[in-house]
This record gives sequence, structure tokens and C-alpha cells, in this order.
Amino acid sequence: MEKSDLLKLVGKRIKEIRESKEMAQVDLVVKMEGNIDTTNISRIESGRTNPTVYTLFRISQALEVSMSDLINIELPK
Amino acid sequence: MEKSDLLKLVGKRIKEIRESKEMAQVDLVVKMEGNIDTTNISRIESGRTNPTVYTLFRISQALEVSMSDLINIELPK
DNA sequence: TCCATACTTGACATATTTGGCAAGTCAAAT
DNA sequence: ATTTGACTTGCCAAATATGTCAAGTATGGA
Repeated sequence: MEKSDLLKLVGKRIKEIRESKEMAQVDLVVKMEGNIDTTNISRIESGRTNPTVYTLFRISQALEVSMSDLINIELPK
Repeated sequence: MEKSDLLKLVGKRIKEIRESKEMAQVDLVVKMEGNIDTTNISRIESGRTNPTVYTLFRISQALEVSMSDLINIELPK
């Protein structure tokens, strides 16, 4: 799988979960540890950035899901 | 959880899986896509670096496990 | 002891993430 | 038509991941 496809899948998954919890990007950001703003969330959700594990971790905490949930991806082999 | 603790957990998990498959760091590296060498694996396994999703993905492929397996961590709350 | 293998560590250049702000788009409501 | 809310995009600086090589450590075997 290509890098860009992976990032799109991860981003889509994050967005899905966020929306399923009816959170806006802002809501996510205010729940996250440390400094971050919606710019970064937007970039991650659209797959334009390759987030680090720690960033994923903070997102998963704010969404109240496990990190595994965030990258539980159908690997299109 | 602290960033450094997270990174140590992830690194430990990767090392565990690699060793369970009786692979040396070199074996992992040669199976991975793109350029990488054992230096980076060492840094990731020891938690001194905060790997990106794509790097985790390439490691998971080379180890023939899912990415979820790599970050399936007991979250110490 | 000497050597080979495995891994760690330091230093370095390059690429990219992160964090921040400002401006732009877009849809819905007033 | 204007405003409001949600999100995107461009740009910037700072921090850091990546990739590479060289040197160092540790272990076990010949």
C-alpha cells in the first residue's frame, strides 16, 4: 500500500469516529493534551500529514477510543 | 500517560514481536519498504524516537502483523 | 586473545511534523 | 445579502523524524 493511501485511511477513520461522537474539530482539540489546533486535525483527517504515534495517542484519548481503533484498517493487501 | 512512556511501550512491543520471530534488526530492515537502517529501528525500539504512522506501517508489514498488534498496549490509565 | 555478530550511540543533513495565525471556502440560518 | 460556524489552505518558525555513516559496546565463539 502506498503511503498516501495509508494516510487517507487513517484520516478517514479518525474523522468517522469524531463525527460519530458528534464532535467538531474544535471539541477534539480542546480535549487533547498539550497544544494543538484544528489546523493539524484537518491535515491529519485529510491525509496530508503523516502523524506520529504520540499525536495519534492524544487523539485517541480525546476520542475515548483505543489507538488500535484509530488504525484498525482494512489492509487492501 | 507521558509521551516517553508511550514510546517505550511501543518500542518494547516491536522488539518483542521481532524477537519472537527470531529476526535481527537487519532482517527487519531488509524486509522493509524504502530506505531505512538499523539505526532507526534501534531508536524506535528503545523509545528514543516518536515514529510516524507510515513507519509503523512498514514495520508491521515486515513483521507480518497488523499495525494494531504493534500498538496494542495496556493503557496504564 | 581475536573476531564476528548484534545492537547502540553520536553527529550530520534533509525532510516533514507540529504548532500557530490569517485568510479562504462553503453551507446553513437569519 | 450578511453573518455564523465548521473546516481548509497557505505560510511561517521550531522541533524532531528520517536516513546515513562512523565509532563504540557487549556477547559469544574460534
